[in-house]
Amino acid sequence: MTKPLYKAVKTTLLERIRSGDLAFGDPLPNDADLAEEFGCARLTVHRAMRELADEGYVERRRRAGTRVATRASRGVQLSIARVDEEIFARHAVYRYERLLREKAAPPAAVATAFAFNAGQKALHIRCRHWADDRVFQLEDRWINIDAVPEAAEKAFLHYGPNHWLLEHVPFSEVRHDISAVCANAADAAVLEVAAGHALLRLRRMTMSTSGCITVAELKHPGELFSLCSDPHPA
Amino acid sequence: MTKPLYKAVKTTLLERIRSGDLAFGDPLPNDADLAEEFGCARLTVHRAMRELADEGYVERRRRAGTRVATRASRGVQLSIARVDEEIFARHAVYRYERLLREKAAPPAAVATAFAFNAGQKALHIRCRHWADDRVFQLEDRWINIDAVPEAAEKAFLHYGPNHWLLEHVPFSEVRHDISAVCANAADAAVLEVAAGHALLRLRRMTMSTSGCITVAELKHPGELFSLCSDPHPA
DNA sequence: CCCGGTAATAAGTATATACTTAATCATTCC
DNA sequence: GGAATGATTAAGTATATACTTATTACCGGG
Repeated sequence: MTKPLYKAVKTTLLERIRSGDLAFGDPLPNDADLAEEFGCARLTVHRAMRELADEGYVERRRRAGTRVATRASRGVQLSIARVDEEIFARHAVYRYERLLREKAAPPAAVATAFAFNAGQKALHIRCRHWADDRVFQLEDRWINIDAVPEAAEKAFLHYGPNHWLLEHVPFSEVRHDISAVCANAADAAVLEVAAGHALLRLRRMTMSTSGCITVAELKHPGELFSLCSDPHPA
Repeated sequence: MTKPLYKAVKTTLLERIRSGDLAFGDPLPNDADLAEEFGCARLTVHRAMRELADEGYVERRRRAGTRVATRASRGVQLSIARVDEEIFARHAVYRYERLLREKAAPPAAVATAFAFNAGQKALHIRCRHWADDRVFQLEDRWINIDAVPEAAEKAFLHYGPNHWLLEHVPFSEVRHDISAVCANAADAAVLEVAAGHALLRLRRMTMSTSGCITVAELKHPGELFSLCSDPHPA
């Protein structure tokens, strides 16, 4: 159960950075010297340093050495979990409810994403995700049944399309777009809030090598939503 | 300029996953066999596999081998860049404008985060970030001048506190909280939108080893905001 | 004085080797 | 039959060694 050596090296270096002992832009000793200091092989230090660099704490350049990254360069990472997991994490009871399932011609924006011809149909699902007795998320999804023909048979009555898609369809890239909108009358009714209430809207587009697979619009009542952090797995 | 071997291994494995050739949950050959297949050392394969595991594409367990991760387990990562960089990335002109600077007792929520006594004062900054001729972000920030005494002297007239803090204060953790709210009269005026307009609100709390350093509330007009992705740096 | 070649340097990659640790499978014994 | 035990396997870690490559610093010639 002893901690790996490279991790120990990593955390002591990280502590020197976090404590301000090493300020932004300061150079660190080179790999070889650190290896001597810690009494280990250069590769061991190298691995610690590489991970620190991957995580954005330091910047490395050949010949120039390693220096503490100016914080500007590191973007804060936040992760979006799956809906039901997110709700579970809040110690709330998750419930899924399908509102609509149809095969229809998608709106222009979606049709374009799918590279559809006029009138070509896709699978359209609308559903609600509940956390305890409140609506947590309203999902409006279009699935490209040309790209994923198996989806056409699914009812998505007892579990969400997200769930199934994640486990059955390989994908390569996801694009997100976050914005805030006011609830129109229809949304307000379904989400059980007043019209005009601020909603957090997440648009998600999932691609595979063969093109766009699915497009989803997820709306949350403004109040409740994700708190995230920038953890360092020490 | 030739691609490192371990990266080549990594991408060909990734292609097998993405193409659906290897489905979710499928086992991959063990390190030794793959090493033979690719005609390289086990460590080289090991590194490729470790990175794939770090990035969430596969799951590894001792003795049990490596299998393709069920997508459920990987959270989508999105990164929040610095305001001015974000604006720059949009090819817009960035402008900073300070609206207020005072030393005052912070509201209860902030005072609690700072572990302040009643009446203890903090530095309060309100400012706007412009993208071309539109207000991109309204920032309302409290800085714990007990934790960061140097900040007390700064005017933050020509550049934002974010900028300075990032470069001068070591920190260990950032907590975020995203929500949507309707613009009240004051916000609407400053952001140059109609009252009731949906705003994207980001609350950010920055901690160091010695406690909470700063708390910021960042508001965006609903329309414009970050598009993010889940890239794989092949 | 600047320009460009070159040497020195530090990070990066690759390999062989050896040992550790966790997990699973199969066997044995009660 | 079922639990304890031990063997086996595959990932994980650590080290020495060697070679590659990008970049800087220096130095000499035009």
